[in-house]
Amino acid sequence: MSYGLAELPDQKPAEADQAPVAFRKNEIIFHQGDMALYWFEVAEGVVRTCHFRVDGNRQLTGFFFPGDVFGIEGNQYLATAQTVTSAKLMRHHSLSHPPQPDHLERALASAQQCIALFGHRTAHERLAAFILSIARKPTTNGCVPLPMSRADIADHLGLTIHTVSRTMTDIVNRGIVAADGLHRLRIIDQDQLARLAGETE
Amino acid sequence: MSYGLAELPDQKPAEADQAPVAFRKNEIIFHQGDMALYWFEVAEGVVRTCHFRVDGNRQLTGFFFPGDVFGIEGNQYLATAQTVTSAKLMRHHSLSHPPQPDHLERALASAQQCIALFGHRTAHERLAAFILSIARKPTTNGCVPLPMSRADIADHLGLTIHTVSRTMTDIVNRGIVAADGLHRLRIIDQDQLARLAGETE
DNA sequence: CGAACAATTGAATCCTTTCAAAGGGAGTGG
DNA sequence: CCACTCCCTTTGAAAGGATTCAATTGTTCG
Repeated sequence: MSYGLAELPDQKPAEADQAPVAFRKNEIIFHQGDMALYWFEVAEGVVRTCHFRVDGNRQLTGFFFPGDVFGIEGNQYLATAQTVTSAKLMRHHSLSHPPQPDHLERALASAQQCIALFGHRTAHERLAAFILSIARKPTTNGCVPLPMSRADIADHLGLTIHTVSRTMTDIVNRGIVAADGLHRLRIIDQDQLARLAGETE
Repeated sequence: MSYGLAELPDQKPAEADQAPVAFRKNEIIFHQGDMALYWFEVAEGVVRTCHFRVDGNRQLTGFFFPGDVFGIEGNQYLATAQTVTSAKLMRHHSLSHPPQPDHLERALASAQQCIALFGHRTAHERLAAFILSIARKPTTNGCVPLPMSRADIADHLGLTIHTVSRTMTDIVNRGIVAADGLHRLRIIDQDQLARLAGETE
């Protein structure tokens, strides 16, 4: 089934490939099933891709931060893309401005990271790995932004919001990270976090 | 760390890209960390890719059947590739014979399928989805080949061999599939299997 | 300020893992 | 060809962890 391409605000075909396109928070960029006419590069803000399953559950197949690339897909989009925050995106025609090897590698890295998350078994491992993966984004300096909801994190890690909440509380209580409101963390003990994520020994 | 490219039997540089290369069972095709000089296409047999983690656990990031493509990676291989059965592989130079869009789509489909598996939460859902994914390979007619070990399946689905074994026994006892030895299944109730996998209703 | 939604927390249940042991197949050597 | 061994698989029982159900607290936004 196909939904037709989502509306793109400030549509200016002539310079669409040069100027970033602005999106509001929680706005849909494209729908699962749409023809993959464009691929995107995040200039500002955060984007998520959701795959909706027939049983009603959704799976978040990725979060995309500034510099990340998404929407590079063969024929039609396999997931719906939405903004997590207000965002500015570079939009490129798939045919007239196909992604360069550099972009493909970035897209590949995102997919590999998603797969790698599931190499982690327990809630602690997955959440720790998730936090570290965001902390390593080039834009992040000191603080770890978590603009997405707990439900988003849960659907990304294959857990429930309850488990995410409990696990988050636990690693805060253990002094591994510090919560700066709901949507920002500071990493206190990097080594311990890496150990939780199963990265060291 | 890099291991150097695995030995390639019957190496004939001149026609290497035309003739399939033969591998024995459980032979290593390339190592995680090697320079990604070649990409491969399965002509006969089955291949698995394993990502080894620092904690000693391994994650099987894919099984590749005839017609499937693997080893298309940016700079160096992110996982080790091994044969599950004896196999014949078409080996292509990454630079002189880069993959065509058709191949990229097949590789992408494999990655997406791996990610999709983890949208399934329970052992029953994952195993059912896994069996269905193999049953839908073009080569499969009626019977579902499971040439890989239970450990391979477990490491692919993020379960233990015990859970895989128990779950397999259960869906056999419930008459959803029939076991024809350890490494072959027949699907008895396709609808029920799809329901288990969360594909319908 | 109030309402609606999001997040946290508690208690009980269910499922998977872990620990332990037995059963079965494939391959080797006698 | 059979017996033996090794390894993979299956199965049992107990423990641990995540989910579910339920309720409270906290946050955001009109």
